Amino acid sequence: MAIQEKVEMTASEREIMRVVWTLGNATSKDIVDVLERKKDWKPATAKTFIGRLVKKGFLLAEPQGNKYIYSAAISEEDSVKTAAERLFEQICHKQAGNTIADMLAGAALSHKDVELIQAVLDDKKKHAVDEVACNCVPGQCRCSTHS
Amino acid sequence: MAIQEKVEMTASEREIMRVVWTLGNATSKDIVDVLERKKDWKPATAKTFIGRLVKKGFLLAEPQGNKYIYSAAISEEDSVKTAAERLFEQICHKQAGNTIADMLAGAALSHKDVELIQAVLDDKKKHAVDEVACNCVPGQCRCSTHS
DNA sequence: AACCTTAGTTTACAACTGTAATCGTTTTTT
DNA sequence: AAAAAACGATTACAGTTGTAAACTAAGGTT
Repeated sequence: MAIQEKVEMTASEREIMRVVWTLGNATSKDIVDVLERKKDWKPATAKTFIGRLVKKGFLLAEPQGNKYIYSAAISEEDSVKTAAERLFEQICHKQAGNTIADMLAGAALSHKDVELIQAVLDDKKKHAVDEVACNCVPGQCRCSTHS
Repeated sequence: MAIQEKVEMTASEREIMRVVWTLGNATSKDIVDVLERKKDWKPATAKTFIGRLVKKGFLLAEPQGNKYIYSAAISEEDSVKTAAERLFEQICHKQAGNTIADMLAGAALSHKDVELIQAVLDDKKKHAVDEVACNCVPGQCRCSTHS
C-alpha cells in the first residue's frame, strides 16, 4: 500500500478531477470549458485548482509542447472510496449499518444496482456478527456508556 | 423544511458534537475532558470549536448560572445523513449504487444490520428502474458522452 | 514584425480551519 | 477575604480554500 499521505481533495477540486476522469487526458482548456459552464468559474479559477491538484499529486501533468496534458493519478472509484472512508471514520462502527441503510433508502437504483448490492449483501450475511464492536472512546457514543 | 443554510460541520467540530450527542446535555468540561484524552486538544482548542458550533447553530447553549449547558440542535443521524448527501452530490447518480456496494463491502455488519439493509433493499427492488438518469453536465461523466 | 490569444505561474485576498494563549469574570477553596 | 480554579470571550496566527486578476512566455495571426 502506498504511504497515502493525508492529502484531501476538496469538492471544488473534485469538479476538476471529474472532467479528467471523464476524458482520460485533458488540456486545461477542456477543463476550463466544462467548469466555466457548470460552475461559472473564470478560467483563472479552474487554473488555480489544476495547479493545486498537481501539487497535491492527484493530477499528472505530461508536458506536450508548451502546455500539459493532464491525467488522473488516482481512479475516481478509489477517490470516492477514500472520501467515503473518511466519512465512516467519523461515526461509530456500530452505526455504519444504519448509515448505509439510510443512503440506500435515499438512492435511485437500477435493477442492476440492486442485483449488485444484493450480491454484496449475501456475502455479508455469511460474515455478519452478533454485535459490531464499538470503536469509540468513552463519552463519544452511547455504546461505551454501558461498559 | 428549514432553510438549512449551507453551513458545514468540520470533522473536528464533529468530535465535539459526538460528545454532546452522547451525553444529551454537556458542559464544556464534559467535552474538554473527552477530547483532551482522545485528541490531545488543549482545553482552549475544544472551547474554540464549541464557540464555532454555537455560532454555526449546531450547538444550543442554555445559560445555567454563569455557564452553559450545551445540547445539539440537530440529531447525529440527520447530520450524518447530510454529510453523506454532500458526498453523493459529488458523484454521478449512476454511480451511487456502485458506491453504496463498495461501502457495504467494506463495512462490519451485525445480523441485525444485514436484516435492516435487506429490508430497505427489498423495498428498493420494487422501485428500481432500468437505468438511473445521469445528472452530470457533459464532460463530467462518461454517461453524457453518448448523448 | 507586431499583436492577440493561450497556457502556465505568481500574487492577492478574504473566509474558514486547526490550534492555542490570554484576558476578564465568577466561583470555589483555603 | 485572598488565592486559585473554571469558564466563556477575545485575540492570534499559520495553513487551506474559494475566487480571481495580473504577469510572462510561447504560438498563432495579420
